[in-house]
Amino acid sequence: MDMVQRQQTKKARLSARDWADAALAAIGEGGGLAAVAVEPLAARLGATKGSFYWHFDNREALIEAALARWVEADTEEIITAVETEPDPEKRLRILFTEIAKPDTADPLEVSLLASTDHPQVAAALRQVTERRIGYLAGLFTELGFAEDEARRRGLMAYSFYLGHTQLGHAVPSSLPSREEFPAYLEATMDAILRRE
Amino acid sequence: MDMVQRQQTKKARLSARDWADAALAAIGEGGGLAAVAVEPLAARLGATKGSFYWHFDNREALIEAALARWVEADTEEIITAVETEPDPEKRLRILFTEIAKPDTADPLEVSLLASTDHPQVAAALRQVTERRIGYLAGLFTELGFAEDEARRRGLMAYSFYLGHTQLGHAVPSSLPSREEFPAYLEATMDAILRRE
DNA sequence: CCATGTCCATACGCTACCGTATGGTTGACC
DNA sequence: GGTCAACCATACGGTAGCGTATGGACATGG
Repeated sequence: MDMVQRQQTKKARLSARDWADAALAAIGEGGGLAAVAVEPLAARLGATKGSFYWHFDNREALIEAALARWVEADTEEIITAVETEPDPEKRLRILFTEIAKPDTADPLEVSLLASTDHPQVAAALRQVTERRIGYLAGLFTELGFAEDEARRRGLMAYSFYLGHTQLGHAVPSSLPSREEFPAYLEATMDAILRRE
Repeated sequence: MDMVQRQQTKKARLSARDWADAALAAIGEGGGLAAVAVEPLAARLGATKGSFYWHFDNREALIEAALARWVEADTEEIITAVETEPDPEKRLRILFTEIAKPDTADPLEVSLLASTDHPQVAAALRQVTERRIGYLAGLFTELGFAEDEARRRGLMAYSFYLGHTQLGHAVPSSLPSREEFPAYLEATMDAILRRE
């Protein structure tokens, strides 16, 4: 009986990636960067610090690894997924509906945005943010906007998205209900896409 | 000589408000809610825990007091200030230019937005957010928009503002330069104020 | 001038976490 | 089936912060 449980909780040896993923998960579940604490993570993984300090030099190294993983996975994934759609306006629409719809706010990102004092976090955010805004700006140029106007619109769109997720995370009651949501989204898209 | 220094660092007895203000300052300077730590704050105030635990029951009570102070001061101040202007569109313009202009991001607010896991913080944010969005929606009704359209626009405007401050705090390099800024602001206002 | 309430410093124990030291398992390969 | 390296547990010392206990300092009114 003990063996059965043991088998379920099958503790395979851990990889550095396992630790990084656990760290990201912990950040997302609240507590922010402070949640990246070796001993709690070890407990969560059913291991001890002994394992951790074999894979990493210290806590800082774990943070760095986790952030690298986040930068890699999070943004590019979405972009390549949306790239299947040829029409740029539809791509924008997909992005907005998929990303801004209710209960989609990613707490991980919100937490990271608040940890700017940490240099590694700041660097990661710079990367991701520039990439996303750049991509959005690209969409608007595809839509026929001039260079700088496209950049403005991309920035507007991204700012709106950021604020939206913040609201969804902090004060979800302030956002439109599920029924009102399509109209809200439509109005927003119109505002951002309008030409003169 | 010792007495002279003593006089400069004039340590008047501390009030509960002093502690609350120090707490808010600490949050704003980075570290977020975690920066509300009794012993560091004591050091900063040139006092010891002895003082603190006379004025407050515990750390939680300090957080509550600080948040109450923030809710009170931060939002109403701006609103009443802007209320001197009669024209609602100009009021909106003032709000945006004053609040969204470069290097104005309030780190305090950003930090609080990231500490939603703390119930007191969540409550404070609810209050402030609802108040602000409500005020913005009121502006749009004054501008002649229908009830729900006004709410939508208020929400759009506030989301944009939130995202903008986030960017200003986390990746300031992504925002328009000081020269480009007026054009950017104009474009944004146009987008939000546009009628059909 | 001394007594009382207000305000604060010092010293203490407690917990959570970091990082190190050291020895024990486990599996692959000879 | 023994050996070596990869992997991990346990035990330790160190630090930062919370909260408590206790004894002043200091002013004010009696």
